[in-house]
Amino acid sequence: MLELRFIRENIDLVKEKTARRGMETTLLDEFSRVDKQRLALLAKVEGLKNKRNTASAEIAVLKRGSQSDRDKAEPLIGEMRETSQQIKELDLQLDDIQEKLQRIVMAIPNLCNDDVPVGQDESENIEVKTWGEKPSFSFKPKTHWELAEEQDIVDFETAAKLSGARFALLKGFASKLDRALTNFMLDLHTEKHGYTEVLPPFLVNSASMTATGQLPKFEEDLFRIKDWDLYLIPTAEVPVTNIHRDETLNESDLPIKYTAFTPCFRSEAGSHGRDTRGLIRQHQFNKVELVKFTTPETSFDELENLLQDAETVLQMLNLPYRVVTLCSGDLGFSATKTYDIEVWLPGQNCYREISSCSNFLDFQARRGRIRYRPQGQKKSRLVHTLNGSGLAVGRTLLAIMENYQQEDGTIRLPEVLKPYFKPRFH
RNA sequence: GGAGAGGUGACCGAGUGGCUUAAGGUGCACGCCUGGAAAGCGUGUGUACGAGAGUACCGUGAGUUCGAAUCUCACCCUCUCCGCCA
Repeated sequence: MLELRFIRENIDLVKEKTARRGMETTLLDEFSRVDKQRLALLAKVEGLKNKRNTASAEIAVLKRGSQSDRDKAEPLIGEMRETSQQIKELDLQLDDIQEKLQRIVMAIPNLCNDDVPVGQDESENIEVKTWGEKPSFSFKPKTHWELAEEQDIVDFETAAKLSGARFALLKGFASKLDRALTNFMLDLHTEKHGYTEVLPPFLVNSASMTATGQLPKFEEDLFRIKDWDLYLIPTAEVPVTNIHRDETLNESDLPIKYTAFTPCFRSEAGSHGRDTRGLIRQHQFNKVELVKFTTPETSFDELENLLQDAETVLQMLNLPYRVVTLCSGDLGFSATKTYDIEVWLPGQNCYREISSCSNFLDFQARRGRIRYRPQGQKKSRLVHTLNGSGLAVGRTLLAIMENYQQEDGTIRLPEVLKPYFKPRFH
């Protein structure tokens, strides 16, 4: 959420930046109209409340006085009875307008950073670096779903029986590899990169979903629990960022860095027919997430570090990848800048997203009231929040399958995973 | 699910209708003291909206009242005991 006053005073800038994302700006014209209404009504109600408060104090004094003073209070009380009634009616109108304004402000995306390339969709993302050498094969490399079937390590049909399309049942090698990858990533981030490991709830309430920006605009992307104010998390970003909702942190504690393993649940509404084969796009997948709380001064440096922490996982697994900066049209609603890491998939002969690292500035912090107190100052400020995948475990798994495949269809184990894997057991 | 206790500022904690403008403490900031620090002493310290005057905020929402942290109702959460349960 952007600051109300900021939008008011920089309406043209907000419009221009919203347009850069390829979004409609009629919402911002409506903002100006409703905002003016609200301020006018607010002035009116507050005037009446001031009158009531002043009179209440007078009544209090009179009531403590002589009999004649007490009598004098009566007409004043009568007058206030009417004033109170007016206040009640105007407050109702104000609630209505405020709700309207809230809906508008919650639907305005974050401002994209000035170094974000302008573009319409993912085809205009800018490659900033590549790493590693694409493996060469003496045979035609297979897709991971071909390998999965041959080796009998992922069973999509049974998963469809259990749950439906876009679910997978990992078996033997694949399920053990998933678990090994998770442990490897968590150990790396906690032992080498200084993150604190947390294991959060996988169901969160609407207040949490609102703070990080999934609600109210993107409800159709979420799975909701019937008759409960609970949603399945689409990413650990939601519970982990909300750890400090409604809190004031000490500057000396920043940056705060968490890493969390969770399953992620996404409805994938609007992506019918896309990536229907294999493990790429599932309703449920595992992910190790990185989340940071920083001061405003350091958030962009911390974004670079976060990206580096995620890249390290791929480097240690020796998986080739590239990093792209998302263009304005492909940028998420709450983010000001995002790097995607895309891993090389030889079976499909393309790069696919395996991590997304974003700086949200104070956009989420304002929604969630996450502040910190600067050293030596009495006024608190909003923190900046960042997060990134470190990494999406399911996609790492399929990347290993495709990159480490051998001619006979078996899959070699990356060196760094050996301590995490006991291959003699199925 | 049943019974009970509770939810107040960054934190702890007092407060049962109007001098509450939320006591007191901790923490934090500034000053005094000190060679420097600690301790001690003094002063100051919430958030949001608003140009400002001001208004709102004591778990959430409704209600009673001229006036609610305080009274009423509903709900949420935490703790203790009982029941059930991995």
